[in-house]
Amino acid sequence: MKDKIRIVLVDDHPVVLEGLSNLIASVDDFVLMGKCQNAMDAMAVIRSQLPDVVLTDIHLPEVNGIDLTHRIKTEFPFIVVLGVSTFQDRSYVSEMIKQGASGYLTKNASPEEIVLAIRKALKGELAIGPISELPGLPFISSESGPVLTRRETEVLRLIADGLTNKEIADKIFVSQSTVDSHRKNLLTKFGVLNTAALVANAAKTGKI
Amino acid sequence: MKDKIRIVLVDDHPVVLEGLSNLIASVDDFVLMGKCQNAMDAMAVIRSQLPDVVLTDIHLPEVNGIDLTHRIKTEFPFIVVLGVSTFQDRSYVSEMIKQGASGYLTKNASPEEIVLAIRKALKGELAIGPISELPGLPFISSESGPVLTRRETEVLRLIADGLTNKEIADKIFVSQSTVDSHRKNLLTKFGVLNTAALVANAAKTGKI
DNA sequence: TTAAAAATCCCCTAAAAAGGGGAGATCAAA
DNA sequence: TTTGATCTCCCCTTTTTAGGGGATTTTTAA
Repeated sequence: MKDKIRIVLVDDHPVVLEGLSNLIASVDDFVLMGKCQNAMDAMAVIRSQLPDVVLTDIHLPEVNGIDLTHRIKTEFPFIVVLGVSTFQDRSYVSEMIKQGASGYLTKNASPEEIVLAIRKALKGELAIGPISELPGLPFISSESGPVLTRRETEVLRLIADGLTNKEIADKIFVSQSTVDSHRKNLLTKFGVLNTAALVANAAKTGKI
Repeated sequence: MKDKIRIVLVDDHPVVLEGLSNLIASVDDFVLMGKCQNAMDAMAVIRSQLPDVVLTDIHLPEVNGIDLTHRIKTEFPFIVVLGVSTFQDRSYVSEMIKQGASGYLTKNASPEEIVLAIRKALKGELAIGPISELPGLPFISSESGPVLTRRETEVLRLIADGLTNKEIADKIFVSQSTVDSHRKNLLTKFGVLNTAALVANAAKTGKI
Protein backbone atom coordinates (compact mmCIF):
# COMPACT_ATOMS: atom_id res chain seq x y z
CA MET A 1 0.00 0.00 0.00
CA LYS A 2 1.60 3.21 -1.14
CA ASP A 3 -0.33 5.38 1.30
CA LYS A 4 0.92 3.70 4.45
CA ILE A 5 3.12 5.66 6.81
CA ARG A 6 6.65 4.46 6.31
CA ILE A 7 8.73 4.35 9.48
CA VAL A 8 12.40 3.75 10.23
CA LEU A 9 13.59 2.99 13.75
CA VAL A 10 16.98 3.85 15.17
CA ASP A 11 18.01 2.59 18.60
CA ASP A 12 21.04 0.73 19.81
CA HIS A 13 19.01 -1.37 22.21
CA PRO A 14 17.60 -4.45 20.42
CA VAL A 15 14.81 -4.87 22.93
CA VAL A 16 13.61 -1.33 22.41
CA LEU A 17 13.82 -1.86 18.66
CA GLU A 18 11.84 -5.04 19.08
CA GLY A 19 9.21 -3.37 21.23
CA LEU A 20 8.75 -0.45 18.89
CA SER A 21 8.67 -2.55 15.75
CA ASN A 22 5.98 -4.72 17.25
CA LEU A 23 4.04 -1.64 18.09
CA ILE A 24 4.34 -0.36 14.53
CA ALA A 25 3.39 -3.73 13.09
CA SER A 26 0.22 -3.61 15.12
CA VAL A 27 -0.96 -0.37 13.54
CA ASP A 28 -2.79 -0.78 10.22
CA ASP A 29 -1.45 2.19 8.35
CA PHE A 30 2.09 2.03 9.68
CA VAL A 31 4.77 0.07 7.91
CA LEU A 32 8.26 -0.52 9.20
CA MET A 33 10.93 0.21 6.61
CA GLY A 34 13.98 -0.50 8.69
CA LYS A 35 15.53 -1.05 12.10
CA CYS A 36 18.96 0.44 12.67
CA GLN A 37 21.32 0.39 15.59
CA ASN A 38 23.46 3.35 14.60
CA ALA A 39 23.35 6.60 12.68
CA MET A 40 25.38 5.38 9.71
CA ASP A 41 23.09 2.47 9.00
CA ALA A 42 20.15 4.74 9.57
CA MET A 43 21.28 7.24 6.93
CA ALA A 44 21.81 4.40 4.44
CA VAL A 45 18.36 2.99 5.08
CA ILE A 46 16.76 6.42 4.98
CA ARG A 47 18.41 7.25 1.64
CA SER A 48 17.16 4.04 0.07
CA GLN A 49 13.75 3.82 1.68
CA LEU A 50 12.81 7.49 1.99
CA PRO A 51 10.54 6.95 4.99
CA ASP A 52 7.91 9.38 6.21
CA VAL A 53 8.99 9.14 9.82
CA VAL A 54 12.22 8.34 11.65
CA LEU A 55 12.04 7.41 15.32
CA THR A 56 15.47 7.75 16.82
CA ASP A 57 17.08 7.26 20.16
CA ILE A 58 19.13 10.20 21.40
CA HIS A 59 21.98 8.17 22.83
CA LEU A 60 23.58 6.33 19.95
CA PRO A 61 27.12 5.05 19.51
CA GLU A 62 29.46 7.21 17.42
CA VAL A 63 27.02 9.74 15.96
CA ASN A 64 24.26 10.69 18.37
CA GLY A 65 20.58 11.29 17.75
CA ILE A 66 20.96 15.04 17.63
CA ASP A 67 23.53 14.98 14.84
CA LEU A 68 21.56 12.28 13.08
CA THR A 69 18.50 14.51 13.18
CA HIS A 70 20.53 17.33 11.71
CA ARG A 71 21.73 15.15 8.84
CA ILE A 72 18.30 13.79 8.11
CA LYS A 73 16.69 17.24 8.08
CA THR A 74 19.47 18.65 5.91
CA GLU A 75 19.15 15.96 3.26
CA PHE A 76 15.45 15.28 3.61
CA PRO A 77 13.63 18.20 5.21
CA PHE A 78 10.29 16.54 4.58
CA ILE A 79 11.04 13.55 6.80
CA VAL A 80 9.50 13.78 10.24
CA VAL A 81 11.97 12.96 12.97
CA LEU A 82 10.91 12.00 16.47
CA GLY A 83 13.32 11.53 19.34
CA VAL A 84 12.92 8.61 21.70
CA SER A 85 14.53 9.22 25.01
CA THR A 86 14.68 8.02 28.54
CA PHE A 87 13.94 10.41 31.33
CA GLN A 88 17.57 11.42 31.72
CA ASP A 89 17.91 12.51 28.14
CA ARG A 90 15.35 15.25 28.31
CA SER A 91 17.97 17.90 28.34
CA TYR A 92 18.94 16.93 24.83
CA VAL A 93 15.42 17.25 23.55
CA SER A 94 15.53 20.97 22.94
CA GLU A 95 18.68 20.37 20.91
CA MET A 96 16.83 17.88 18.77
CA ILE A 97 13.96 20.26 18.22
CA LYS A 98 16.49 22.87 17.18
CA GLN A 99 17.83 20.42 14.62
CA GLY A 100 14.35 20.06 13.20
CA ALA A 101 12.89 17.14 15.11
CA SER A 102 9.12 17.20 15.39
CA GLY A 103 8.99 15.98 18.94
CA TYR A 104 10.07 13.34 21.35
CA LEU A 105 8.78 10.46 23.35
CA THR A 106 10.05 8.84 26.48
CA LYS A 107 10.62 5.12 26.36
CA ASN A 108 8.06 4.63 29.08
CA ALA A 109 5.32 6.21 27.00
CA SER A 110 2.36 3.94 26.38
CA PRO A 111 1.89 2.45 22.90
CA GLU A 112 -1.11 4.72 22.44
CA GLU A 113 0.93 7.79 23.26
CA ILE A 114 3.60 6.76 20.81
CA VAL A 115 1.13 6.21 17.98
CA LEU A 116 -0.55 9.48 18.82
CA ALA A 117 2.74 11.35 18.81
CA ILE A 118 3.63 10.00 15.39
CA ARG A 119 0.27 11.08 13.98
CA LYS A 120 0.60 14.46 15.63
CA ALA A 121 4.06 14.99 14.20
CA LEU A 122 2.86 14.02 10.71
CA LYS A 123 0.22 16.71 10.92
CA GLY A 124 3.01 19.18 11.46
CA GLU A 125 2.38 19.57 15.15
CA LEU A 126 5.07 19.43 17.75
CA ALA A 127 4.69 16.14 19.62
CA ILE A 128 6.14 16.49 23.05
CA GLY A 129 5.59 13.84 25.67
CA PRO A 130 5.30 14.30 29.42
CA ILE A 131 6.54 17.86 29.56
CA SER A 132 3.64 19.26 27.58
CA GLU A 133 1.38 17.79 30.24
CA LEU A 134 2.42 20.68 32.41
CA PRO A 135 0.62 23.61 30.86
CA GLY A 136 2.14 27.04 30.92
CA LEU A 137 5.71 25.87 30.90
CA PRO A 138 7.85 27.98 28.58
CA PHE A 139 8.72 24.90 26.50
CA ILE A 140 11.68 22.94 27.76
CA SER A 141 13.17 25.26 30.21
CA SER A 142 14.28 24.05 33.58
CA GLU A 143 15.50 20.59 32.69
CA SER A 144 17.93 21.79 30.08
CA GLY A 145 19.71 24.09 32.46
CA PRO A 146 20.84 27.66 31.89
CA VAL A 147 22.28 28.97 28.64
CA LEU A 148 26.05 29.14 28.91
CA THR A 149 28.55 31.12 26.91
CA ARG A 150 31.37 29.40 25.07
CA ARG A 151 33.87 30.32 27.72
CA GLU A 152 31.64 29.26 30.56
CA THR A 153 31.11 25.87 29.02
CA GLU A 154 34.84 25.51 28.57
CA VAL A 155 35.55 26.45 32.17
CA LEU A 156 32.74 24.25 33.43
CA ARG A 157 34.19 21.19 31.72
CA LEU A 158 37.64 21.89 33.09
CA ILE A 159 36.16 22.27 36.55
CA ALA A 160 34.45 18.92 36.14
CA ASP A 161 37.78 17.45 35.08
CA GLY A 162 39.07 18.37 38.48
CA LEU A 163 41.25 21.35 37.62
CA THR A 164 41.53 24.20 40.09
CA ASN A 165 40.98 27.78 39.02
CA LYS A 166 44.72 28.32 38.90
CA GLU A 167 45.21 25.31 36.64
CA ILE A 168 42.36 26.34 34.39
CA ALA A 169 43.82 29.84 34.15
CA ASP A 170 47.15 28.42 33.00
CA LYS A 171 45.46 26.12 30.56
CA ILE A 172 43.32 28.68 28.78
CA PHE A 173 45.82 31.52 29.16
CA VAL A 174 43.83 33.95 31.27
CA SER A 175 44.32 35.18 34.80
CA GLN A 176 42.96 33.31 37.75
CA SER A 177 40.63 36.23 38.40
CA THR A 178 38.94 35.56 35.11
CA VAL A 179 38.39 31.93 35.86
CA ASP A 180 37.13 32.99 39.27
CA SER A 181 34.59 35.21 37.58
CA HIS A 182 33.45 32.52 35.19
CA ARG A 183 33.06 30.11 38.04
CA LYS A 184 31.02 32.61 40.03
CA ASN A 185 28.83 33.24 37.01
CA LEU A 186 28.33 29.52 36.59
CA LEU A 187 27.17 29.20 40.19
CA THR A 188 24.77 32.08 39.68
CA LYS A 189 23.42 30.78 36.39
CA PHE A 190 22.81 27.32 37.77
CA GLY A 191 21.42 28.79 40.96
CA VAL A 192 23.64 26.68 43.19
CA LEU A 193 25.94 27.44 46.07
CA ASN A 194 28.98 25.30 45.41
CA THR A 195 30.98 23.24 42.96
CA ALA A 196 29.39 19.95 43.90
CA ALA A 197 25.89 21.09 43.04
CA LEU A 198 27.24 22.84 39.96
CA VAL A 199 28.81 19.70 38.56
CA ALA A 200 25.85 17.55 39.54
CA ASN A 201 23.46 19.89 37.76
CA ALA A 202 25.73 20.18 34.77
CA ALA A 203 25.85 16.40 34.50
CA LYS A 204 22.11 16.13 34.89
CA THR A 205 21.46 18.63 32.13
CA GLY A 206 24.04 17.12 29.83
CA LYS A 207 26.41 20.08 29.87
CA ILE A 208 29.41 17.94 30.72
CA MET B 1 3.41 -27.93 30.11
CA LYS B 2 4.61 -28.08 33.66
CA ASP B 3 8.25 -28.32 32.71
CA LYS B 4 8.47 -25.00 30.90
CA ILE B 5 10.64 -22.28 32.35
CA ARG B 6 8.33 -19.77 33.97
CA ILE B 7 9.48 -16.18 33.66
CA VAL B 8 8.32 -12.88 35.15
CA LEU B 9 9.48 -9.55 33.70
CA VAL B 10 9.89 -6.33 35.64
CA ASP B 11 10.70 -3.09 33.83
CA ASP B 12 9.07 0.30 33.91
CA HIS B 13 9.58 0.84 30.19
CA PRO B 14 6.68 -0.67 28.24
CA VAL B 15 8.73 -1.01 25.09
CA VAL B 16 11.41 -3.00 26.87
CA LEU B 17 8.72 -5.15 28.43
CA GLU B 18 7.25 -5.67 25.01
CA GLY B 19 10.57 -6.56 23.45
CA LEU B 20 11.49 -9.03 26.15
CA SER B 21 8.11 -10.68 26.26
CA ASN B 22 8.23 -11.23 22.52
CA LEU B 23 11.62 -12.75 22.92
CA ILE B 24 10.36 -15.10 25.60
CA ALA B 25 7.32 -16.02 23.57
CA SER B 26 9.61 -17.05 20.75
CA VAL B 27 11.43 -19.62 22.84
CA ASP B 28 9.73 -23.02 23.06
CA ASP B 29 10.42 -23.89 26.64
CA PHE B 30 9.97 -20.40 28.06
CA VAL B 31 6.63 -19.18 29.27
CA LEU B 32 5.86 -15.66 30.40
CA MET B 33 4.01 -15.54 33.72
CA GLY B 34 3.77 -11.80 34.13
CA LYS B 35 4.90 -8.36 33.09
CA CYS B 36 5.27 -5.78 35.86
CA GLN B 37 6.24 -2.15 35.89
CA ASN B 38 7.16 -1.86 39.53
CA ALA B 39 8.46 -3.87 42.45
CA MET B 40 5.14 -4.06 44.32
CA ASP B 41 3.30 -5.57 41.39
CA ALA B 42 6.24 -7.83 40.80
CA MET B 43 6.15 -9.24 44.33
CA ALA B 44 2.44 -9.89 44.02
CA VAL B 45 2.85 -11.71 40.72
CA ILE B 46 5.83 -13.65 42.00
CA ARG B 47 3.96 -14.79 45.10
CA SER B 48 1.03 -16.05 43.06
CA GLN B 49 2.90 -17.44 40.09
CA LEU B 50 6.10 -18.72 41.69
CA PRO B 51 8.19 -18.34 38.52
CA ASP B 52 11.54 -19.96 37.91
CA VAL B 53 13.16 -16.76 36.70
CA VAL B 54 12.63 -13.05 37.27
CA LEU B 55 14.17 -10.59 34.85
CA THR B 56 14.24 -7.18 36.43
CA ASP B 57 15.36 -3.73 35.51
CA ILE B 58 17.62 -2.08 38.04
CA HIS B 59 16.08 1.37 37.80
CA LEU B 60 12.51 1.06 38.96
CA PRO B 61 10.18 3.62 40.50
CA GLU B 62 9.82 3.51 44.29
CA VAL B 63 11.61 0.25 45.10
CA ASN B 64 14.62 -0.39 42.88
CA GLY B 65 15.83 -3.61 41.33
CA ILE B 66 18.41 -4.20 44.02
CA ASP B 67 15.91 -4.11 46.85
CA LEU B 68 13.47 -6.12 44.78
CA THR B 69 16.13 -8.78 44.29
CA HIS B 70 16.72 -8.84 48.02
CA ARG B 71 13.04 -9.33 48.72
CA ILE B 72 12.66 -12.07 46.15
CA LYS B 73 15.70 -13.98 47.37
CA THR B 74 14.59 -13.63 50.98
CA GLU B 75 11.15 -15.03 50.34
CA PHE B 76 12.01 -17.36 47.50
CA PRO B 77 15.69 -18.27 47.49
CA PHE B 78 15.14 -20.78 44.71
CA ILE B 79 13.98 -18.16 42.21
CA VAL B 80 16.67 -17.11 39.77
CA VAL B 81 16.90 -13.35 39.44
CA LEU B 82 18.61 -11.67 36.53
CA GLY B 83 19.20 -7.93 36.32
CA VAL B 84 18.57 -6.07 33.11
CA SER B 85 20.50 -2.87 32.93
CA THR B 86 21.62 -0.19 30.57
CA PHE B 87 25.27 0.62 30.27
CA GLN B 88 25.14 3.25 32.99
CA ASP B 89 23.73 0.93 35.59
CA ARG B 90 26.69 -1.38 35.69
CA SER B 91 27.76 -0.03 39.00
CA TYR B 92 24.65 -1.43 40.58
CA VAL B 93 25.22 -4.87 39.22
CA SER B 94 27.62 -5.96 41.90
CA GLU B 95 25.01 -4.86 44.42
CA MET B 96 22.46 -7.07 42.75
CA ILE B 97 24.80 -10.03 42.78
CA LYS B 98 25.34 -9.43 46.48
CA GLN B 99 21.60 -9.60 46.97
CA GLY B 100 21.56 -12.96 45.29
CA ALA B 101 20.97 -12.19 41.63
CA SER B 102 22.37 -14.77 39.26
CA GLY B 103 23.60 -12.30 36.73
CA TYR B 104 22.75 -9.39 34.54
CA LEU B 105 22.23 -8.39 30.98
CA THR B 106 22.50 -5.09 29.27
CA LYS B 107 19.50 -3.97 27.31
CA ASN B 108 21.54 -3.97 24.13
CA ALA B 109 22.28 -7.66 24.46
CA SER B 110 21.17 -9.75 21.50
CA PRO B 111 18.15 -12.07 21.90
CA GLU B 112 20.50 -15.02 21.75
CA GLU B 113 22.63 -13.65 24.55
CA ILE B 114 19.58 -13.08 26.68
CA VAL B 115 18.27 -16.60 26.20
CA LEU B 116 21.74 -17.97 26.84
CA ALA B 117 22.08 -15.98 30.04
CA ILE B 118 18.77 -17.27 31.34
CA ARG B 119 19.80 -20.85 30.66
CA LYS B 120 23.17 -20.27 32.23
CA ALA B 121 21.63 -18.77 35.34
CA LEU B 122 19.23 -21.69 35.65
CA LYS B 123 22.17 -24.06 35.68
CA GLY B 124 23.45 -22.18 38.68
CA GLU B 125 26.12 -20.31 36.78
CA LEU B 126 26.71 -16.62 37.07
CA ALA B 127 25.49 -15.02 33.87
CA ILE B 128 27.27 -11.79 33.29
CA GLY B 129 26.96 -9.96 30.01
CA PRO B 130 29.56 -7.88 28.18
CA ILE B 131 32.00 -7.56 31.07
CA SER B 132 32.75 -11.27 31.24
CA GLU B 133 33.93 -10.98 27.65
CA LEU B 134 37.04 -9.34 29.01
CA PRO B 135 38.90 -12.20 30.62
CA GLY B 136 40.99 -11.64 33.68
CA LEU B 137 39.06 -8.63 34.86
CA PRO B 138 38.37 -8.78 38.58
CA PHE B 139 34.65 -8.63 37.96
CA ILE B 140 33.11 -5.22 37.54
CA SER B 141 35.95 -2.81 37.67
CA SER B 142 36.63 0.24 35.59
CA GLU B 143 33.42 1.74 34.30
CA SER B 144 31.42 1.08 37.40
CA GLY B 145 33.61 3.16 39.65
CA PRO B 146 34.68 2.16 43.14
CA VAL B 147 32.56 0.17 45.54
CA LEU B 148 31.06 2.50 48.11
CA THR B 149 29.65 1.80 51.52
CA ARG B 150 26.10 2.76 52.39
CA ARG B 151 27.21 5.79 54.30
CA GLU B 152 29.58 6.90 51.60
CA THR B 153 26.86 6.71 49.01
CA GLU B 154 24.61 8.72 51.27
CA VAL B 155 27.21 11.39 51.85
CA LEU B 156 28.14 11.46 48.18
CA ARG B 157 24.56 12.20 47.18
CA LEU B 158 24.25 14.94 49.76
CA ILE B 159 27.49 16.44 48.51
CA ALA B 160 26.09 16.37 44.98
CA ASP B 161 22.97 18.06 46.31
CA GLY B 162 25.18 20.96 47.28
CA LEU B 163 25.30 20.53 51.03
CA THR B 164 28.46 21.43 52.89
CA ASN B 165 30.03 19.01 55.33
CA LYS B 166 28.51 20.92 58.20
CA GLU B 167 25.04 20.70 56.69
CA ILE B 168 25.44 17.02 55.92
CA ALA B 169 26.58 16.41 59.48
CA ASP B 170 23.44 18.07 60.82
CA LYS B 171 21.28 16.16 58.41
CA ILE B 172 22.54 12.68 59.17
CA PHE B 173 23.22 13.37 62.85
CA VAL B 174 26.96 12.83 62.99
CA SER B 175 29.81 15.22 63.65
CA GLN B 176 31.38 17.25 60.90
CA SER B 177 34.59 15.26 61.40
CA THR B 178 32.79 12.14 60.34
CA VAL B 179 31.48 13.69 57.18
CA ASP B 180 34.96 15.01 56.57
CA SER B 181 36.30 11.49 56.79
CA HIS B 182 33.69 10.10 54.44
CA ARG B 183 34.42 12.84 51.97
CA LYS B 184 38.13 12.16 52.13
CA ASN B 185 37.52 8.46 51.62
CA LEU B 186 35.33 9.25 48.64
CA LEU B 187 38.10 11.30 47.06
CA THR B 188 40.57 8.49 47.66
CA LYS B 189 38.26 5.79 46.35
CA PHE B 190 37.50 7.70 43.20
CA GLY B 191 41.13 8.68 42.83
CA VAL B 192 40.36 12.35 42.39
CA LEU B 193 41.65 15.52 43.98
CA ASN B 194 38.54 17.61 44.51
CA THR B 195 34.79 17.75 44.75
CA ALA B 196 34.26 18.69 41.13
CA ALA B 197 35.99 15.60 39.78
CA LEU B 198 34.30 13.52 42.46
CA VAL B 199 30.82 14.55 41.44
CA ALA B 200 31.63 14.32 37.75
CA ASN B 201 32.92 10.78 38.16
CA ALA B 202 30.03 9.82 40.37
CA ALA B 203 27.61 11.05 37.74
CA LYS B 204 29.48 9.24 35.00
CA THR B 205 29.38 5.95 36.86
CA GLY B 206 25.76 6.33 37.84
CA LYS B 207 26.35 6.71 41.56
CA ILE B 208 24.29 9.86 41.80
C1' DT C 1 33.33 -15.62 68.80
C1' DT C 2 36.40 -13.17 66.39
C1' DA C 3 38.48 -10.72 62.81
C1' DA C 4 37.40 -7.46 59.17
C1' DA C 5 34.90 -3.67 57.52
C1' DA C 6 32.47 0.30 58.35
C1' DA C 7 31.37 4.23 60.87
C1' DT C 8 32.52 7.43 64.12
C1' DC C 9 35.44 11.16 66.01
C1' DC C 10 39.60 14.28 66.74
C1' DC C 11 44.01 17.03 65.81
C1' DC C 12 46.64 20.12 62.66
C1' DT C 13 47.83 23.39 58.42
C1' DA C 14 47.45 24.91 53.79
C1' DA C 15 44.87 25.59 49.74
C1' DA C 16 40.84 26.53 47.30
C1' DA C 17 36.36 28.26 46.74
C1' DA C 18 32.56 31.40 47.83
C1' DG C 19 30.66 35.95 48.28
C1' DG C 20 30.85 40.81 47.84
C1' DG C 21 32.12 44.49 45.27
C1' DG C 22 33.78 47.03 40.91
C1' DA C 23 35.59 48.05 36.14
C1' DG C 24 37.72 48.28 31.41
C1' DA C 25 38.02 45.93 26.65
C1' DT C 26 35.99 43.67 22.78
C1' DC C 27 32.64 42.41 19.62
C1' DA C 28 28.32 41.56 17.38
C1' DA C 29 23.89 42.95 16.36
C1' DA C 30 20.32 46.45 16.21
C1' DT D 1 26.88 54.02 16.37
C1' DT D 2 25.35 52.64 20.48
C1' DT D 3 23.73 48.92 23.35
C1' DG D 4 24.17 44.62 25.44
C1' DA D 5 26.63 40.57 26.08
C1' DT D 6 30.87 38.49 26.82
C1' DC D 7 35.36 38.34 28.42
C1' DT D 8 38.72 40.07 30.94
C1' DC D 9 40.86 41.61 35.41
C1' DC D 10 41.26 43.29 40.31
C1' DC D 11 40.22 44.17 45.43
C1' DC D 12 38.66 42.21 49.90
C1' DT D 13 36.98 38.62 53.65
C1' DT D 14 35.05 34.35 55.22
C1' DT D 15 33.91 29.70 54.60
C1' DT D 16 34.88 25.32 52.97
C1' DT D 17 37.73 21.79 51.37
C1' DA D 18 42.01 19.14 51.05
C1' DG D 19 45.75 16.64 53.04
C1' DG D 20 48.25 14.64 56.76
C1' DG D 21 47.99 12.23 60.74
C1' DG D 22 45.51 8.97 64.39
C1' DA D 23 41.96 6.45 67.22
C1' DT D 24 37.66 4.32 69.05
C1' DT D 25 33.33 2.02 68.58
C1' DT D 26 29.82 -0.62 65.91
C1' DT D 27 28.45 -3.82 62.50
C1' DT D 28 28.75 -7.61 59.83
C1' DA D 29 30.13 -11.69 57.93
C1' DA D 30 32.79 -15.93 58.45
